[in-house]
Amino acid sequence: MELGKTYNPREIEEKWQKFWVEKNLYQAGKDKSKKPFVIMMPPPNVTGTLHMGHVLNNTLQDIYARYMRMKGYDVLWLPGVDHAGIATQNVVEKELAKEGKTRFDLGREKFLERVNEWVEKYEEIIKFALKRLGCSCDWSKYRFTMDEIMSKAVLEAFVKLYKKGLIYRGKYIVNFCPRCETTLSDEEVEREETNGKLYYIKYPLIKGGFITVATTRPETMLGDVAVAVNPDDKRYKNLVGEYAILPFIKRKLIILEDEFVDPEFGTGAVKVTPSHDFIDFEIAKRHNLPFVTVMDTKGIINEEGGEFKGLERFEARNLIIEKLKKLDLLEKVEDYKIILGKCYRCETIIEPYLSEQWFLSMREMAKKAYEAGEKEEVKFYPPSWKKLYDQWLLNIKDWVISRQLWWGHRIPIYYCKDCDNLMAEIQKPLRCEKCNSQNIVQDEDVLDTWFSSWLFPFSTLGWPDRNELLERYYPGSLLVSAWDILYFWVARMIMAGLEFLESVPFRDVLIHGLLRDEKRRKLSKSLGNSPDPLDLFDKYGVDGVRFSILSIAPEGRDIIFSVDKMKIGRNFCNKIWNAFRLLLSYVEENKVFKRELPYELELEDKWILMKFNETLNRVNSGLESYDYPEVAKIIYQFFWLNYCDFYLEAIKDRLKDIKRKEKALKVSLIVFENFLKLAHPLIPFITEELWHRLPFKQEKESISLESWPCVFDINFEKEKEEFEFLIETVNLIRELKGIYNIPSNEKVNVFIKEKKDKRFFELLQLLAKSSTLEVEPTENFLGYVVNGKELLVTLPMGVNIEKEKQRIKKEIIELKNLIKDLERKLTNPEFLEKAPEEVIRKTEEKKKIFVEKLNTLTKYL
RNA sequence: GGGCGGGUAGCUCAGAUUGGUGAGAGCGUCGGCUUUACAAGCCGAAGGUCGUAGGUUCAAAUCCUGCCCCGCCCACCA
Repeated sequence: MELGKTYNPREIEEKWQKFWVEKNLYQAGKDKSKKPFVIMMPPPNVTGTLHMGHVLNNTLQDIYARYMRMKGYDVLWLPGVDHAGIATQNVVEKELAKEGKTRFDLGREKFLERVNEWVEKYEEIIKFALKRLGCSCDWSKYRFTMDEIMSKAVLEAFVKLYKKGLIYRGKYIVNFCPRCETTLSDEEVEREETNGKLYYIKYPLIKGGFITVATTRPETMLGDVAVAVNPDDKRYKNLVGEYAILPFIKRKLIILEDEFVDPEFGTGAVKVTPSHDFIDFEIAKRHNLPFVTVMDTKGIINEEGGEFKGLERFEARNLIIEKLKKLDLLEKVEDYKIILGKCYRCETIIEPYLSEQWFLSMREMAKKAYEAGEKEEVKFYPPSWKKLYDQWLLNIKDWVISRQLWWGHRIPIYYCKDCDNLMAEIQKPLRCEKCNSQNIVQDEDVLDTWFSSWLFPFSTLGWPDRNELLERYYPGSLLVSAWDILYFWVARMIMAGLEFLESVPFRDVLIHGLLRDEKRRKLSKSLGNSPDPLDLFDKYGVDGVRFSILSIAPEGRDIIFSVDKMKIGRNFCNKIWNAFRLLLSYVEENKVFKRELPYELELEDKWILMKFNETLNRVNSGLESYDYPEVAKIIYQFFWLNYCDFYLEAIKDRLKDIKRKEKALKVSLIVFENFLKLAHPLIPFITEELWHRLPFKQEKESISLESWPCVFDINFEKEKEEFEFLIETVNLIRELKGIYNIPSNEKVNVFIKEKKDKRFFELLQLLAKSSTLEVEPTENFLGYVVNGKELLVTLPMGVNIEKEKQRIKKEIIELKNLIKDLERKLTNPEFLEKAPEEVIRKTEEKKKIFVEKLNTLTKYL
């Protein structure tokens, strides 16, 4: 393949993506002598395609998978997809709605067939996208949360917890989504402040007069069973024990006292609706009040609602208000900010609803998970996220695990129709253990999706079977997750690990932010601000997108995303591509180099090797501390600023010289190869491609199987300094040329008052374009100080040297001020007494440098 | 109501753990380059009272306190 001027990733990506997958390159367990390293993939939902958040998440995982593999670990990165109960059921129901059908038209079995069709399609779409992203997963171990292996674990977990007494059934008030017609856990409800109204309603008293209650949801009044006031509220003392009459329904409502009521709010009197409000539910239990449910699962008023029966909840609200007005029972209406709970899957306003559900008792498990955090058995990066984790665990409530859905793991509870016996079994019992009846039915509900995902770290490995996989790869090592599922998933996985296998499922939790658009809104399909990653891959290359998103992601915080920023990575890949083209153009065909550094190295060689060592060390520590934006930055700067801008420019003369070419090529290629390895975890495709094209003998079939680079065993500290002086000198000349519009090929002569070897001047000439050494100039020159060394520069004819003198004068004034400041400091007895010796020494040195500089500038002015 | 994160150049962010280098980078802007790898490039310039008011200190972007903005999480004021 010809190397085009511009990097065209498409073909290259396809080639390697296929190669990696087909060769099963990343299958875990190939070499059991290696230490295992396990990365826990947050399984994407089967609901739709991959989005940019997944790209960031999986890129980070891939970086660690590839890095640890190169460091000699046996990496297991098991890919999975989540069945996403509510979400998937919703999308399939939406599809059905287009055909004018509901799931009830199809029936449970047919509906599930339909869902399975969807799943099969989207599973493939997701797998495809992950492969395209370059994820080095072990595809032979792919799992889906509804497949047999994982379902078995779900049932096992349920039965175990049930038999331990942690799972219980009860009639409680829960969050209910009337659109999805299912329960939601507290975590699945998103709260949002909205402009609402506070209605003041007068309830007539039996003994005459009224008591006014305030409510934001008047329709729930149909289910009122009492009115509550604070025991300390003197206003209502005389009414306690009396009765009010509920308008429309004519129910007698007792007026009672409850600590909970805040006398400051509203009228200080609260209507009590036990079936439709969390607090009222508690009050009712305390006072033994009856429960009156006035809505069905769709949010429609039922027969308890009398004349309002059949109305949708908000229609009922409006009608009730209207009628109250007519009856003169509506005292007033105020604007009021209310916090509404919404379904996290469909944004419908949730309804607190009294129903029979299955709960998992969390207290004990949460305590253990909290302790594991305290003992640092699991660590969060950045560590500030631990606070949130703690906060949730310490205030945990029991988990509603039943869902009134069809798509999911059906609850393994069986009822005997004949004797009401209840059995929790993995397989349907043939007979009732009590009455021997065969008339047995399974619970209709399914389990919360998260009840399967929380087992992911071990259910994917075949738990509850004690097998080799589980023995070897549990507990895992690293979890990379966005912060929004810290509660849903991360904390629960830790609890599950401790509960079922007595150890935390992973040591490190790397938390990253959510992607937002420039208006700080979350990227979402419905807002239309969420670009399709596959489109971006086409436009900017997979590596380009991977690299860009890493560079713009601040550690642990949300990321302001814009398509335009994808250029960062694309341009970087292009730069790498072209640097390679340059090198390769000097390599003769079929020439193979040995990976040995030449004995004699030039100044620039020594510098770039030193720079590489420095870069490697920084990349290592960046990766170890999960500072991924820093890693991207270091790699970018090394390659662009050091390797391309200076090193490659510096060896150009040698490359063109037949006699000196070989050594220059060798060093540059060796550094290039090491750079490719360093960058490979971040940008796997281009590095793989170029690595194969390097004129070295490659033992391995992929760069990803190579070992991670180690530092060159060299120490050229002096040469490094020398080269840095050279860079500064070059910068000075470039600056002068820039300011005075001196064409770059015009000569600017530099005289350095210090012996330099020949190569130094060659490089100066090369890098500053045609500036050359002369003997000490006698006229038309100015003095400068670079890195403490004195140089004389003559400017070409035609340059307004007076202007330059003005510029230098300005600098002199600045310098004088600085020196004055330093002097003040150095004559301050307190400073001399209290500041550390090192600081004083440095200050003195600095002053000395400034003074020397000042002298030089003045001397030649 | 409780808690967390943030406010540094036009924009996006480093620097803050451990106070001491003339406050940095990328993008954007402006000016100059057909320089034989790359215009997705090269060279240069301009641009900052480090949110604000105090305090501690010889010395504060950095530590402490108050305040002001912005974002988020949790919470039973109907």
